[in-house]
Amino acid sequence: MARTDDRFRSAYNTLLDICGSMGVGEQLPPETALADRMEVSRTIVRSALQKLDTEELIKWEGRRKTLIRKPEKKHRLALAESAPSTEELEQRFLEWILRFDVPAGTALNVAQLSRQFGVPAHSLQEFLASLSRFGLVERGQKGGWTLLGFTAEYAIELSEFRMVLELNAIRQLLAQAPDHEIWTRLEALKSDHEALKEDIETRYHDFSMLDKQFHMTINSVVKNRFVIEAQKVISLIFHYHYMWDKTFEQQRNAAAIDEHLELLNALLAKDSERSEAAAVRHLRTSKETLLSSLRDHKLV
Amino acid sequence: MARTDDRFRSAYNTLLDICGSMGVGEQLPPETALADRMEVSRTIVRSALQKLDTEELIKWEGRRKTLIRKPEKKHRLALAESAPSTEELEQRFLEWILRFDVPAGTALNVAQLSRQFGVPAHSLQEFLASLSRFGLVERGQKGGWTLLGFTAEYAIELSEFRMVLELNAIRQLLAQAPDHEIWTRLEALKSDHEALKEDIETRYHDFSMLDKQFHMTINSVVKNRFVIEAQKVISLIFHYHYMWDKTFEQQRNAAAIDEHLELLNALLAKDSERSEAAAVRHLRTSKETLLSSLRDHKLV
DNA sequence: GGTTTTGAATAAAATAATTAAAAACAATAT
DNA sequence: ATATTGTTTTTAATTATTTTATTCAAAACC
Repeated sequence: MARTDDRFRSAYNTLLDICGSMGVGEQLPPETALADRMEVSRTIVRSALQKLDTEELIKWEGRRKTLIRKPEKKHRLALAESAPSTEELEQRFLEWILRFDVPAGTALNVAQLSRQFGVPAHSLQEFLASLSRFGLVERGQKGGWTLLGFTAEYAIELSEFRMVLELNAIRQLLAQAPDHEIWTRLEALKSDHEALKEDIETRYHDFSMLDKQFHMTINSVVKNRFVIEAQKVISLIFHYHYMWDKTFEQQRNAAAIDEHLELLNALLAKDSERSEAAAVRHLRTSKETLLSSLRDHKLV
Repeated sequence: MARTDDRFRSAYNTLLDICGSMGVGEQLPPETALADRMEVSRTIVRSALQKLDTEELIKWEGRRKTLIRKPEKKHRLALAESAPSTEELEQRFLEWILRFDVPAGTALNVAQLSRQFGVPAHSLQEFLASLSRFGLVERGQKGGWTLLGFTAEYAIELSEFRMVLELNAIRQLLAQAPDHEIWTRLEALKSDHEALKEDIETRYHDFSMLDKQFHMTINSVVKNRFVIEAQKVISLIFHYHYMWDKTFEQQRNAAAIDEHLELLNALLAKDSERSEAAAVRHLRTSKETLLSSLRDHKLV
């Protein structure tokens, strides 16, 4: 067999639904209409009609497609569950690298990984190709793929890149008009932080989510596809590290909240110098946390 | 047939060379040594030896591989010319988009493009996947690929991204020690610019190369894989536009040289404010040039 | 006669199958 | 005991095959 007929199967099922909503003896719409409605090509419509004909649910003669009897549950075709999306794959892949501390230089086995992640080898290949743009993997000379990161150097460079992008975001943010929605969002973030600070001893786990939201909000003012794409990976990696680095989590998060609040206050006061200083301070802490979590993990 | 035996063929030819440098009756080195020397696996060495044996160039019994007679020209295997590298493919692809002004939203046909560029469909697929990270192409819902850029919006965002990265580079550059090699390189660039300015009326075509060198030098102080990767695409796109936008080329280049010199002088004077201002001015001009060339081209 | 619909042929994309190459392992000769 | 070879297993690149999409001409309907 070559490609799957998932598309045909799901189309056939929706065609059964269409038949079900019609009366016996009625005519089915033309092929083109069905194709448009079901968002598939006419080829699929035709093969589905053929099957309906052989199942004796319709009588198909030329352009006359008459419903003979209503379809029942048994007529439906079973669907294979769809493979994870690219984003899911990305998450799973990065989680695998970070969680199992896969060392730099590891040869990646497309066949095995595709089984592991439950995606066609094809998709994984494409995914690795796209990751190669972030310097996380590389094509080997003798074929195959090699994992380059995740090293301390990678983390440093990622942090620096993050700093460049985020300082730019802050400069752009401060240039927004006073009636821009960003200001109300920052106010909301501020109260969220203050609330969490109150209950830090019990709810310190919630910080991870808040941190992600915080950085996303700040970066949301930058409407640039390159920056957005880069931020996606940055956030993913930093986020995952937060997830499983549990050393001094409470103190670390308490300190981070203060740093966030400092930046939020500076931003709301529209004090650009203080904002930049606060951002630099926080991003440096973040980088150190990332690095130390890497070191700790390497010792395990 | 499955994969090509190019690897075998070229290995066989180098093995012929090795035999040619030996005397008749001598023993060939062990398989592992040959494999190391030729940078292929032992499997290939063994199949090459097998062929040498059947061609009666060597006598192969156990670990005794005796050269019977010297190989001649007729024994060499013809090599298929190798497919273009990823970088070449990237260049050709971008050139194709920019040169033929392929509109945004065009469905890309992998089969046809792979023929056009003389690469396996497979490689093209991978290449498109990697380009998707730069938002230039996208996977279609019904399969296949769609070209998203190259629109004016894309150009604007690319220019802005470039501005962010290049201003960062300038800040880093100014922080370098006085004995860093960058300063002598800047001095050299300055005289190159002055020389070209003298002969601008005859040599204005040479500016394109000098521009590329100029931006590469400035960015070379940033040792960050993400920045480097991004710069590669940026430089490629800007460079190609320079290549075929011939309107007012001479005046434009003359003006750009002055902007470059202004920045170079500010940098060499280690005047950060003047440097940033000069950089912003030049990058804005660059952006306008890119945009106007896009507009002009659209009218053709 | 013109429009809509269908039939059939062609092209392309996704996946399986196939083959080349690499690596791992076991056996043998030095 | 070590170096080298023979054999087997795995992996990756490419072709082949099947499903799906598209195109174009013929036929049916108004």
